Amino acid sequence: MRQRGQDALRAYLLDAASRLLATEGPAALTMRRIAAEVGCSTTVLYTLFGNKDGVAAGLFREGFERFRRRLAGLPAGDDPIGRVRDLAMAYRAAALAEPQYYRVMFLGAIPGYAPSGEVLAAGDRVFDYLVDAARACMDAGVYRPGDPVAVAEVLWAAAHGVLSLELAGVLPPDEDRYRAATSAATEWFLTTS
Amino acid sequence: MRQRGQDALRAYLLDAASRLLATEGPAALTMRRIAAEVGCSTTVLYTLFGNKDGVAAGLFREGFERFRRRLAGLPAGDDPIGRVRDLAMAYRAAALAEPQYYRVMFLGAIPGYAPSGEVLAAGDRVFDYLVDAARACMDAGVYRPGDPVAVAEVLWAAAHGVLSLELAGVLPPDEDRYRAATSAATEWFLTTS
DNA sequence: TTCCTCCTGTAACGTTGTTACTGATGAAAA
DNA sequence: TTTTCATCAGTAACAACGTTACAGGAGGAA
Repeated sequence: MRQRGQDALRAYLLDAASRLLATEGPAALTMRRIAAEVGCSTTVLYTLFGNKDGVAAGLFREGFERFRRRLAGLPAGDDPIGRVRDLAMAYRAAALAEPQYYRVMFLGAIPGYAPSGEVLAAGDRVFDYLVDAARACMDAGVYRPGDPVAVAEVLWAAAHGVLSLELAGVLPPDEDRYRAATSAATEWFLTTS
Repeated sequence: MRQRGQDALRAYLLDAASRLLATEGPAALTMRRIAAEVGCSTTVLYTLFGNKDGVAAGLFREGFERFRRRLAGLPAGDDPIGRVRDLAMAYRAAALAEPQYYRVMFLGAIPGYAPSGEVLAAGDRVFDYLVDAARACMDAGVYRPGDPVAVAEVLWAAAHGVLSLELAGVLPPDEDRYRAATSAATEWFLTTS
């Protein structure tokens, strides 16, 4: 009973933090600010999340879950290489749809917060979509045999590299550049026909 | 005369900040900490650099200069595509040699600091090495005709994507992965022979 | 109704970036 | 050489941050 109320309150606070993150960016994510957003004291945050890292971990999990849902919504066709391409484009769409979450998860936007191994494991579930797609390409003989995890890492790095520079403001957004970078990685592992 | 002393002091302070950055990471880059490192008050930092962003900008410029020197030290052979590969490997070596600087410049390691356009222009001088190499490949007919800047951006994103994930601790360092990612990008623009 | 446990708000501590004020220092003028 | 004056460094403070000790209150259990 007590637990139910705690869980609801925790979700409510995380939602406020999430809204704050989306509207004002990571800089507004202060304990006092989140507490003020829902009209309570900071003590509540500390009893429910331990410390700021706990709040950050909650946002991490939420971000990964949103990311995962977007990737899971992709229709799974019968073309293995097409699925890799679809995943790559969905990755970009997901990142641009909620850039603040992407910043938190992959650009270290919350100062001083380093996700624990347990939190990072939640990200692996998202990463697995890519690994499975790479493995399917190998099984179909489209990709050279090898470690699908290693392939997925290269694909991921290509996508993240472009998005990272774009979200950091170093490069202006350009879908063609993203397509070139991910295509290069996607086709690198093709069996030389 | 007064100016000379100021410049020397500014370099001295930046050197202390740089040492602090290398040994204890960006979290130790506090105005009080830098001042204590050289045994002066924080006021000196504010008269010389304006505010913390000024110190960060100084470190930015220093980091770019070190980066540039490493890339400039590469022997320029007569093989244009070989030079692109060499630049890619030198980029990794430079990033791993001074990871804290790479974090500051490309991973936003100093909380709240966003480099101004003028500071980013210093980075363009480093980026130009890559653009020139891409243009040389086009001129030699090794690369398809096109915008060498766009090509360089893709190459850069590939390199940065891997290094970014490695330095963030998301992926363990692996030179083969880096080589695969950059090779994929490097060969993507080859003329289809 | 009483009691006990858990939780919340207040207020504080230490640290951060930043700045107003005061005193010293060093170059320029007499 | 002496005086004047502008400029700069140190002290101490401000607001905001993460965090926590303490006291009071609310809620279920007996």
